[in-house]
Amino acid sequence: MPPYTGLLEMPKPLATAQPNGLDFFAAPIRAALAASLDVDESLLQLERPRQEALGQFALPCFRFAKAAGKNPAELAANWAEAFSVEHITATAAGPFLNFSIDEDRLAAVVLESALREDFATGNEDCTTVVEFSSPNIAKPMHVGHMRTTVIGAALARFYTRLGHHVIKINHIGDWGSQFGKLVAAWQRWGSNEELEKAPIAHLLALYVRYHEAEKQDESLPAEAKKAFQELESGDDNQTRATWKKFTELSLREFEQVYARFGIEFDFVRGESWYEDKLTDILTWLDSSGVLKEDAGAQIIDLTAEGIKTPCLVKTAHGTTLYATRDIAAAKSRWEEFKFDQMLYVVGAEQTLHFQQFKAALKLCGAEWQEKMEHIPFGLIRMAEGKLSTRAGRVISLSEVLDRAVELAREAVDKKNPELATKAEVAEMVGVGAVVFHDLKHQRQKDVVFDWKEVLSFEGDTGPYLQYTHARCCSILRKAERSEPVLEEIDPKLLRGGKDLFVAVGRLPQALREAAQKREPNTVAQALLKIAAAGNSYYRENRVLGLDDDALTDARLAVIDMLRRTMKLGMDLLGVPAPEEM
RNA sequence: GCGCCCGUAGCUCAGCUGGAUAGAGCAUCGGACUUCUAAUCCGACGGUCGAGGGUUCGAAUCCUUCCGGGCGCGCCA
Repeated sequence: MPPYTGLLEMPKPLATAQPNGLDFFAAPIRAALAASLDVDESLLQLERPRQEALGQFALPCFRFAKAAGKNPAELAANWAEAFSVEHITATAAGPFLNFSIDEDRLAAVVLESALREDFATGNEDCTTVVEFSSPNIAKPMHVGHMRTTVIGAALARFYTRLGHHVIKINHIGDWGSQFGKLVAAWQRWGSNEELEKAPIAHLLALYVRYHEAEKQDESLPAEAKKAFQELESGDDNQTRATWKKFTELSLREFEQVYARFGIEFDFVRGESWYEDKLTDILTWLDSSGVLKEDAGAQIIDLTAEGIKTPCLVKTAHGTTLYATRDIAAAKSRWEEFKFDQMLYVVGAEQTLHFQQFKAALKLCGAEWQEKMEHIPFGLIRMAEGKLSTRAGRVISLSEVLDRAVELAREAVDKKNPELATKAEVAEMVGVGAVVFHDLKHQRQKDVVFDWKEVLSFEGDTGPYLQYTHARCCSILRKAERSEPVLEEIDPKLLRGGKDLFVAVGRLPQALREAAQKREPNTVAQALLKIAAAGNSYYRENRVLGLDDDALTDARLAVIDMLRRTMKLGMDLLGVPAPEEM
């Protein structure tokens, strides 16, 4: 495993985060406008101009013009005339009022704030529970699990950075009638030897075999049902011991994947963890008067909440269901953590399920259900159709990572044959490519899994970000100069980097937006812009080998800012940041 | 049938709590390595934002209908 410790090094937010980056300028602009125009500051939503050349902030004047019965262009012109804030120029462009920050001032402020520990932090003091990843035991994690894992982990880091107390929960699928099937299959065809060798592969084979045999052999479903009932009985029987062994072996395999992603959970709790709470939950539901019997099963009617499909909490043969366990888990977590929000990073195909069990909780008078939010994401599909474990149409997650690392290794061999740490770097580049590919898209959209796309290392990709970071590290390594004193840098020497300063300066805003929308791609896109501006910058502005020490120091500071910002952004996303590649 | 999501350049996608000539990457074509990593940079080509209607000073963005694709709809999870 590579020495990937980036996430652990991430600076903790300070208690009093100050506005930094471009936020530093937004407040005075709004204050000045509000004061001179006598309008409420909340009405002054500063936008981003169409083109960067127009300025860093924009205010469309239409609605003010309408309210005042004036021509918007005239209004903008008047306001531009009256606007006076040091270092900021207001220009009317038709009906728009654009604000441009003096290049030197912008550079100095962004440089200073991006080098501070509290850059892009927050002090939102609240408790956020994030449930994500949640694979099923006895099945390999496939590319479908990648999205919940990678998106959930990124969101958790965002909230941590913004000051939340974050609780990461891996809700392992280790309970349900499917394990009755698995145990039944194990009793018939299981091999201890195979299990030791490759636990999940063997269990998967048993599962697939079960589903094939089930078509011919009618006694099989009964065996499976009996096995699950034995599991739920709570007795320490052979079935339970078998199931426990499956769980442990599976978790051990999952841990390897999480280690590669650099992910740790606060709680790895299977559905079975809530098992002893299920009886109480059913009693609670019953006492709330929401339970109804229907064809032998216990259901909660949700038509009052506008949901036609009822929520099933107990089957006709007495076993609990997914919804029962999710209700139990939610209630248990509420009592344990008193969260301000609980996010479920689960595929969009389960939208109805979440609506159902939230509605069920609401009917029971559990007000706190409003704090629960399903964060859906689009499906990953193969060109041939939906991924299916049963049909064998899956690509395991480790296979994807291995393939990516293999290709990364070829690239490293070719591009940097002298590198001493090729294997480690290849691991980071491969994993980074896969992770970033997932995070750069809007999470709601379905994605068709395309090897060529995922394994691309050029253009808007993870390795592009990594390359930018590595280049900075390389320049700083070769500089052989003591760290410049920030206060001594003449802002004039920072000229030529405005695009970069603007891009970096927008990161705090991007992080806040990403957290609010629960959308990692906002940070991913912002980081791509920073990398692009950075690559142009050091292409145009040579740092080393200059005659001018002051200029070298100034540019070194810029490179250091770029390096740190890239590292911060990549840490937030979970993209490893090698120092050489 | 009902419900949810998606439809932007040849391909993959940004942009979506309405705002100014719709942006990237890939692919194609052209240019840049005697100097800090060419996994890069600079440029060209490329779009009736699925279609119609509506709201609005202004719509890729909001509403609505239709078309196309995906997902879901009680004893699986």
